[in-house]
Amino acid sequence: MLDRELIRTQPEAVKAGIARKRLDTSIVDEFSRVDTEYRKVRTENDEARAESNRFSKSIGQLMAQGKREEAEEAKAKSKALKDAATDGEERERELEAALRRIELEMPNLPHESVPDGKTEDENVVVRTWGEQPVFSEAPQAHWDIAERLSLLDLPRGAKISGSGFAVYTGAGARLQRALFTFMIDHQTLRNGYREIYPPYLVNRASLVGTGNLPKFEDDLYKADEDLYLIPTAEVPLTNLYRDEILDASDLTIKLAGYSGCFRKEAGAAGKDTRGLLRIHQFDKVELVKFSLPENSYEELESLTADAEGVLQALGLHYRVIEICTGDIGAKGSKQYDVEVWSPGVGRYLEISSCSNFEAYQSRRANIRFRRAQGDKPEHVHILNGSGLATPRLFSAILESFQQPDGSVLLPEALRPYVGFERLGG
RNA sequence: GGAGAGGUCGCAUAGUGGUCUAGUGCGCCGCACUCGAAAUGCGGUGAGGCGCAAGUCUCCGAGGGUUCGAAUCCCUCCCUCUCCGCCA
Repeated sequence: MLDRELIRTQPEAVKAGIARKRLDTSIVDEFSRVDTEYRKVRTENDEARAESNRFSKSIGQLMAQGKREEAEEAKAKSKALKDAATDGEERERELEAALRRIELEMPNLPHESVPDGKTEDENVVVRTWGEQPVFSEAPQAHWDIAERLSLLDLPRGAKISGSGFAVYTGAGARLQRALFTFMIDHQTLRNGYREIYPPYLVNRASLVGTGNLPKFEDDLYKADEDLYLIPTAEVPLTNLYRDEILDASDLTIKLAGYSGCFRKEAGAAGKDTRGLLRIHQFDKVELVKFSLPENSYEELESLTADAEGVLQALGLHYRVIEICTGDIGAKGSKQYDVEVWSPGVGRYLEISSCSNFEAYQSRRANIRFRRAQGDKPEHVHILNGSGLATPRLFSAILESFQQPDGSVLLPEALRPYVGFERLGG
């Protein structure tokens, strides 16, 4: 959600921002139309209510003074006003709901520093770390390595759940479990995040708060009337402080949570279907920050660095790209993706997406802070990023550290967690 | 799942149809007293909307209803606590 005052006073600037994202700007005009009407009706109704309240209050006093006749008169007047106001109130509720719908649909604006561009082709590589490992023979893809070493059982995953569900087996399961324990330790012990273990099912209000609803209903698994499986721990972590006013001295709040993640991937059917490239259930350590507005861009840089730190600790080559305005999506103000090199697949794969949402989510979720006693509450800036997602980390490790003898030599940092140094061989 | 109790302004409580524009205590802020502090006294102290402002409207878990008027009465739902049943 954007600041209503901003849309009212600078509609052209809002349109310009939406246009940079290559999204439909007509929603701004729609907002103005409904907002103007809403304020008019609201003011009329407020005045009618005020008048009716005045009569109502006088009734009590007149009764106390024993002026029964005058009281009856006031009663009749008040009722007439009330009846007249009923239509207006219905109209008010309709307009309020319409305004809310528009606000929830209106995209966030890109930060001025975000490079302009139409599609992902215009994203900008801002840095790379490490180098592509060199192999004497063509490196195998992780699905081949995993099958050869019995680390994954994809056919049985398809049998028990359907395509896109992975079963990790034996040493593969052990590695998988080691990965998220290692990452949680890294983010909490080294980078100072507070560990959170969240529920996997959340209510609708939480998904509206982060911006997954109403727009992305199709990608969510729904478990019950008002209960959805989380597509990422971002949802429960961000909503931890929904409808709360935080103390400025507690900011920046840094949370790290491990969770399973569930996504229908409705729009991506048939894409990246092999191995662990795109699956319906995966595991991830998510980082969420609640920041003072003036610090949020600094916090985005360090958040991205915290995500990168995991790859550095494991010695995996990666690059960081800055997402251009046309590819950034509706929610973000600025976004970096961290892409790990997957030598077997032969591509850089997104393993973390770090975003600053500014106040877009905090307005939806009503998360505010107070600078000092007596000050008006302001909306916090909220940021998040994966730190990191395990399937692509799992696959990058297999592919990057495969040995000529067919085994996989695990990075030093991981060995205490896994309990052995080599897969296979 | 069943039975009972309960959800009020940061916390604790009062309020069972009409000065409730929600009282009181604690906490917090300001002022006074003081060399300073404590104690004490006085005043203030929620959020949101509309409005240039004066002001006004909404919010007592959520939503609906009765009434001229609801924290208060009725209905539905949510949550918390106690007991029972079931259960990892």
